[in-house]
Amino acid sequence: MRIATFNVNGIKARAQTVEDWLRDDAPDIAILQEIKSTDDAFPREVVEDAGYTLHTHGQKGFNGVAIATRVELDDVTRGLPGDDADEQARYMEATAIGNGGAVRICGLYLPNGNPAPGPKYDYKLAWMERLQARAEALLADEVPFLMTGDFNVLPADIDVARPQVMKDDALMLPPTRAAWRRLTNLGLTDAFRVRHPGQPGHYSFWDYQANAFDRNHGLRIDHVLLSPPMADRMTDCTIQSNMRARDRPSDHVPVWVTLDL
DNA sequence: ATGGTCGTTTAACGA
Repeated sequence: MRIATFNVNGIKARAQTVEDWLRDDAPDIAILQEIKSTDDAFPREVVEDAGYTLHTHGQKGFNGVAIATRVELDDVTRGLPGDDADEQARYMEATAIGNGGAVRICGLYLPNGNPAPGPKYDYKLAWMERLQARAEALLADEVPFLMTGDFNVLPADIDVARPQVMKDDALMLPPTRAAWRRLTNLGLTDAFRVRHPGQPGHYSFWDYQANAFDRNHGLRIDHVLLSPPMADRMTDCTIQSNMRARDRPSDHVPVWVTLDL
């Protein structure tokens, strides 16, 4: 089973890119973030014409997540538990059944949190606490799962081209990294980093400004976290960085994980 | 130190 996460930065602007990507690279399941669209306004044909079923959790103008799948999914849910007043569309779950068993797939667009400190940063840290609570609940229920998407977290200095420039940024401030460690310390595996230990220069995002991609001034902020039984079944994890060199690219590129399922 | 670029939606705001 091949699963890809992709922050598309606006599905209307990325419609052709996403359709071509699904046709050419054919993930079993694609986890999309920042669709920046309501459910009604999502150009469904770009996904459905490529042979995928679409599940959306949209919002007007900002945020918004979706799952496109060519395998059957059960029990699709929307929203991250823990705050009924939270109206931002950032989280979905669905269960996929493979030959080797089921996996609960958690797709997420974690708040950016800038500027920090401030209310947006407080919201980010509270959101991370809720995500940890969700991971704890899945572990307690012994549900094999993965959490994937745009985490807006730089786990370590190796994940950023210029750590000094970013030192006061919400993506890498100490409380952000502490929350990431509390989450991963539950026993979750950072799929890309465990497959590519100690290798700098691998990023999933490059700013549109200042020729960041050409200079490889990037950030590794799109992640796949695996619960223990899924970590045992992971056979590959790659970043599709050549997507950033296409015409009219998203500022993020897909991250792929292959599971023996 | 500032502005540099995109997308959504139309004057900012978010990233």
